[in-house]
Amino acid sequence: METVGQIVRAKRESLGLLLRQVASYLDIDQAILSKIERNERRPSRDNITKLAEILKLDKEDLLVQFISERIANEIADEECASKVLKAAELKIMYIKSNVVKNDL
Amino acid sequence: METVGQIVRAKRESLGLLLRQVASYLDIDQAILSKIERNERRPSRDNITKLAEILKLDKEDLLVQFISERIANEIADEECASKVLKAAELKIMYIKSNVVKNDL
DNA sequence: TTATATTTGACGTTTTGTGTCAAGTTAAAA
DNA sequence: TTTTAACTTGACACAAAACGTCAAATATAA
Repeated sequence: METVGQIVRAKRESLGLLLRQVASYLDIDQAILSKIERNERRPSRDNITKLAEILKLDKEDLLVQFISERIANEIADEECASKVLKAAELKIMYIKSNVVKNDL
Repeated sequence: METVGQIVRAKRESLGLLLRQVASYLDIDQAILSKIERNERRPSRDNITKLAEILKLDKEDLLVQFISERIANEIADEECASKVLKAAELKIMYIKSNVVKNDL
């Protein structure tokens, strides 16, 4: 299973771009990008957006990868991880239905 | 849909316990407990454990409520929240299967 | 060897999480 | 209505985590 870091590195290399070039586009130090690609640092939301742009990746896909990776790491070591996901799904449905109501 | 705070407050009152008493058991100031019950503050992991003990609530249930509440709040405003949950589930299965392998 | 690309670690700043304390509010009993 | 007990609120403190810079170390390749 590919991490965001692995996806980014693979695509960057396949496009023949250097860390320096991509990092400059993201407006961060190349050290950070190096760490992001090796999963030592988490990208920011803005990093994700810009990475999708410059690497011609689908922005939503990359975002989903990114957020789900974060959540998975947060709860993977919980006994009750799968119960948590189911409960979270219900809560989200509940929250969204309220937003709609309140928007009327 | 009941929040952890609401669950705690309801159970504490039904047991006739004061903020002061429960807070002392948790080893925190009653101001924090007051805020936890009104969702102004998140309980720590230790708070959850002790709350389950003193309020005679099921510890795992309360923990699931707590973690799923956090996750739901994190991603409820994302367009792609449901994609994120599905992806997270896959990643968690993958992580857990690796843990097993590495434990052999 | 020289040059270029990447990695690493020491460091500093900002944000977040967890808590205290004391003053303010509310509501019921005296 | 005054007093008292329970709860709420906001200012503050502190430690841990997140986020970034920079320069030196290490690869990699001409």
